[in-house]
Formats: sequence, C-alpha cells, structure tokens
Amino acid sequence: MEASLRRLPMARIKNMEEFASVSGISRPTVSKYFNDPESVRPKTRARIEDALKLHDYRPNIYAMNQNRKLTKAVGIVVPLLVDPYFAEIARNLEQRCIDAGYRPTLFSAHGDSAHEVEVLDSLRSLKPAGVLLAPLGRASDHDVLEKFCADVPTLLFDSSVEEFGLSFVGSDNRQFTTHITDYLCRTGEPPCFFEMKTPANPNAHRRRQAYLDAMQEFGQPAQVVSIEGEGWEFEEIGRIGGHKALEEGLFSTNTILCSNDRLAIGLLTACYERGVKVGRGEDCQIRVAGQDGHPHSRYTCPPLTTISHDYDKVSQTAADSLFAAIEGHVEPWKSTRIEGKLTLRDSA
Amino acid sequence: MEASLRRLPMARIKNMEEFASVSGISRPTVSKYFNDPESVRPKTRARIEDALKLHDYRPNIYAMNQNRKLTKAVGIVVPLLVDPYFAEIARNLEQRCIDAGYRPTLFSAHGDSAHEVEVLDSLRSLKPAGVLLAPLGRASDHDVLEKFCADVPTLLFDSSVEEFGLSFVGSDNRQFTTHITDYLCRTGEPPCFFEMKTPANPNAHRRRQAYLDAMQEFGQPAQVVSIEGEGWEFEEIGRIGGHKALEEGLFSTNTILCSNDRLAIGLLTACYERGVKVGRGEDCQIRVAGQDGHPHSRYTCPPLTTISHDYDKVSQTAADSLFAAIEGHVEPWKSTRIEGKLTLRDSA
DNA sequence: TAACTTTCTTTACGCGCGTAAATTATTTGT
DNA sequence: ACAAATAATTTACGCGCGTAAAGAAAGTTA
Repeated sequence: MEASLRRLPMARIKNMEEFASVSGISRPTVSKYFNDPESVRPKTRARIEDALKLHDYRPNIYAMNQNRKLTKAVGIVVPLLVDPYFAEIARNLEQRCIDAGYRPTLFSAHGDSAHEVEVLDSLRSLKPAGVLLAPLGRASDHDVLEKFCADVPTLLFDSSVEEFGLSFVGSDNRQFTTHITDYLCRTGEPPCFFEMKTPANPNAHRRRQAYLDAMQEFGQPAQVVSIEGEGWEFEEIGRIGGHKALEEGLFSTNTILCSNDRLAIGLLTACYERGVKVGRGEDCQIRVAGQDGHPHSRYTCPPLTTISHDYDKVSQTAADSLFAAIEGHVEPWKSTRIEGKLTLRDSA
Repeated sequence: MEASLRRLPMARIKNMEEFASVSGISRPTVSKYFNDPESVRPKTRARIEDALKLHDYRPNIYAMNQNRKLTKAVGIVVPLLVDPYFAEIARNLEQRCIDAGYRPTLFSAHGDSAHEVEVLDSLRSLKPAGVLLAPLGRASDHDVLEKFCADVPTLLFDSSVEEFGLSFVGSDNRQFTTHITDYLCRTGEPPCFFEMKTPANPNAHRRRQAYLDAMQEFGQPAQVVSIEGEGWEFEEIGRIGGHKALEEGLFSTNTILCSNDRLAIGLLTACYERGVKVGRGEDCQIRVAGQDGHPHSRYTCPPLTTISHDYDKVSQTAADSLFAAIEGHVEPWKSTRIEGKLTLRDSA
C-alpha cells in the first residue's frame, strides 16, 4: 500500500486493482462504490472520489457485465436506423435509459432479417437487464424472436409480433387511421387509401383494415390502391407508384390517405413532377395525407397533413414498462397502444 | 467426456467449455476454431461444425475481447444519428466492417459534447481494434479526443479536428462549394451564400471561404447571409432564417447557395410559405441550391439541386484505411478529401 | 469504556474466454 | 513402417471485474 500511494499521480490506471491501491481502499469496496456510491460510508466515498479526480479511472463496463446477476445494460433494437422515425424514437429511448441509470446500446437490423438475428445474438453476449425491441415485423424470424424473448426480458415496441416478450407498446394504428379518415371525410371528398402491396410492417395491415372499417361506418365507398415495391425505400416506391396511379387514374376521389408518411412524401414528389397541385385550396386538384408524423413531414411542399405518433408517450411507456419489469414488477402480457394527434398542415 | 457426450442434444450450451466437451474437442482447440476455422484440421473442423448444428452455441463476443491482443471489434461514432446523412454513412461503414470480418458497434454523440465523451469512454471498454470517428467538430472536447486517438487506433472522417488519429477522410468541401458556385454563376445570377452564424461543423467554414474565393475568382460580388440559431435543428433554423432574410430582402441576387442541404430544405419551406416560386423556370423568382446530397434532397419541392457526397467512396476509403492500419500498414497522417458530384435537379 | 452495529479488508472463487508451454496424438513423407 | 512434421490436448494462467464469507476495524449506543 505504501508504495502504491506514492505512485506518480499521472500514471495511467489500468484496472480497479490499481485504482483501489491508489485510493487506499480495497478493491471489493471500490467495486461496491461503483455499483452504488451511496452504499459506502461518506468518508470512504470521499477518499475514492478524491482519487477519481486525480486519475480519471473508469471501470470496464463489459467486464462488469460479465459476472453480475443483474446488469445495467439495456439493448435498443430498431429495424432501420436510416429511417428518421426510428432514429428519433431510438434517441428518445436512449435518453430515458440513461436518465433511469441504465446503459443503452443501440442496434439496427438494417431492414434485414438475417441481420436482426445477428443483432439478437450479439445482445445475448451483452447480458442486458432488458431489451427494447422494435422487430422488423413480417420479415422477422419468429422462432429466433420467441427464443430470444424467452431468454431475455424484452419489451416489444412499434410493431407487435404475436404475444412475445414482456408486453407491447406502440401506436394505436386503428385510431390513427380512423381519426384521419374521419377528418378527411368531414372536410372534403372521402379518401382513397394508398399503400404498398406487400408491406414489411404488420401495422400497415391494421391501417388498411381500419380504413376499410371507417369508410364502411361512414357509409362511403372505400378504395385501396396497392402499389408494387420491395424493400425499405418507401419514398421512391411511393413516387413511382404515385406516377402510375395518377397516370392510370386509379384514384376515384381527389383525396388520398397514404399508409405512411414516407409513401406520402414520394407521392407528393410524383404530384410535383406531374404538375398536380396538392392542398386544400380552391385551386388544388388533390389532397394528400400521411400517417406517422415523420420528422420530415413538416418540410414537404405543401407541408404534409398527417397523424403523428406520440413519440414521447410511446417511448416513455415502453421504457417505464421495461424498467418496472427489470425491477421485479411482474405483470401479465399486455398491449398498450398510444393514440396519435392529428397534425393539420396544408396538404389536406 | 463420456458423460458429456451423452448429454441431451437440446440442453442449452452455456459456454465454450460445455460446447467443447459436447463436440468432443478440447476448449483451446475450439477457441482456435472460432478465431479462424481454417486454422484447425478439416476433420476437427467437421466435428465442431457438426456439434454446432445441434447446439447453436456462439461464443460471447465481449468475453472474447477481454483478453485478446487484437480484437475484431470496430467502433463507429457519428455526431448525430437522427440526421439521415450520418445514418446513411454509418450504415455504409457498418456493412464494410462486416464484409471485412470485423464487428462494428455504432454510437451516436447525439449532438452533445458530453455524450461524445461518454461514448469514447465506453469505446475504451470495448477494446476495439480500431475506431471510425466523425467528431462533433467545434464542440468536441479536443483534449479528450486527443487522448483517445493516442490510445486507440482511430480514423477521423467527415469532419477533421486538428491532425488527430491515423488519418482523415472526408469530402472535399472546397471542391464542393467551388464546383456548385461555378455552376450557379454560369447558369444565372451569381449566388448569395446562406449559412448559420455559428455552425457546429468546421466544414461550414471551409465552405464559406471556398464560396468567397470562388466569387472573387469569377469577379462577382460575394454576399454571405448568416442567420441565428443554435443546435442541430437545421431545417427549422433555415426556415426561420429564410423567412427573415426574404422579409428583409437580404439576398442581393435571385440565387441562393445554402451551406448544407438541411438548411436548404428549411429555406425551401420558407419560400413555399411565402409563395415564392423556386426553380429555374421562367416563372420562378428564386433559385436555391444545397450541399451534401442529403437523402431527402430528392423529395423536396422542387427537388433540390445540390452537390452530393460520394458516400461509397468516403466510407470505402475510410474503412480501408482503418483496416490497413489495424493490419499493421503504418502510414504517416494524411488527409484525403473526396470530390462531390453535382446533382442537378429543379431548384437551381 | 464495554458491547454492539456497521463497514471495511482479506481471501477466494467465479464469469467466459484468450493464450502460452509442455506433452501427447495424428498425419505426412519416404 | 519409421522418423519427422503437424496438430491436438493438458495444464495453467490471465483479462477486469462481481460476489460471498470470515475476520478486523471503525463507528455507534448506552
């Protein structure tokens, strides 16, 4: 101990052993401190914190996780990080994890099922206390997902795959579509529904169905325009499909409700390219609405009328549910669906 | 061994020890196999792979990294993942790492310097073979950055902070601005330059300077319009600033070159809101151009004329340089700047 | 100050794996 | 078939930390 205390102040500390000897406290106590500073006597705490100021040592988080019963690690998985919607909700979730004292690690499946499996495998190595998982959906490997949820406390969000995991938290897609359909019907011609034929996300089916149900209830003729297109380049799919639909006059009314904002953004571009004026003014030929409240929907021309996810509420509910489960509050599986808010802009 | 070989095929394998006994091969040899399957005799390899089919065991990557001289982990750090530009380049880099046999882990500083420091600390625990780092720039903590680069093989990209790290790879901002300024001068009135007063990214200064230099060379009067605004909400800053500039008639010509695409997107929205027609047609009042080739620039109205990063080339050069360095090819620090391609669309 | 409680130290082992050295088994060349 | 070369096994230790148990020291109460 004597020798250690006299070591040069700036000698790089390699591990907790060295830091312990430098601070004059035993390693187990130092370990205890890092797990919870309040768990050691104030005097001891002060000595450790003094040493900390001189040596800027930080424990290796991965070594910490190795032999702990309950780690502070939380995995966040989204299907596609290049979609600003997921980037935004991931950022939101990360912040909540940090605020709650957890250590988030972010993963993206990059729209690919095999990659999603890889991510889940990596996550196992992390030994996370819990995982917030937005699955790819239809494309996900259900068996792998089920096994993963059985092994790791996992809360599904955004898109539900069977009743896997602790619970599900997402947006109320039925309410989304019903609400905006209602708005469109009340303010002009009833909407046609513009969607991808083979959507990756199961929410798309709920939205189509909600549209059909709503139209029936309002006593209006429903019309679904399903366009071709694979992958995750929704804007381009919407643009190409929009051109085709406009060219062939597939829309039976002047109002189009898109299955999601990215498709709507593509459709708006198609309209622009064809010289079709979009909006609710007298001189406009067509109304276009989206669904999601995509970060970019504010900046289209015209700005997109849409129904917006309650990002904050979804992420808060998801995070809080997971934290509660981690801390032992057992609850039966349930599905929480958060309502969206109509965001009225110029496009419809 | 006898007992182990008779264990039930579906008993979950917990670690390499168990898997080794199940496969009938010693643990060190199994370890060798996972580090490089080619390094063991074909017969041994076959036995391991047979066992692998029955038991789907995978080594814990974090435990692997713990006591390895050279890990396969690569860290990727971007300043802001909610910006699709960074999301896109991160995705690109991740894929290249995987293809080269490395294991990428993605981090975002979320636009915050303290967070960036946190990320670098976490990265140390990962013991990565190398790091691809796009620093926040002006806001980055230079001391922390310098120390990190000294400890971990780090390649800087996108935005250069002094001569830290192995090398720098990014876009040639001077060429970007010179090129598009030239285009704008040749096709209409010379451009004004629209930028943030206090940009977060050092590239912004290079672009302004390149604009000034180019205008001087072309013998045209330069005019820079610098708008207020803090943070990373560039679109909104551009929109608000655009309104102000248009209101007060700050632009001396009908052509505006924006410092980046996100600012341009905001400006386009301001134009729309004021009924100012943008484009190069006879009936248009103003031309707007951006810089970056932002994923969304294709879908503005009118689609944005811009100068696009060569995402592929930047990421490939960055990744290859890092891999070369990891594999021992020592080279002096150098800065590689990739040229951009003019993307002609309707806005200018 | 004695008796008690709390906290810390010591010691020891575990996590899941890498790695090195010495030994034994297998393959290869002839 | 035998020696040489190659590969696998055994043994042992290390990485950086968590955690448990027993004992010593410090703090608290009376």
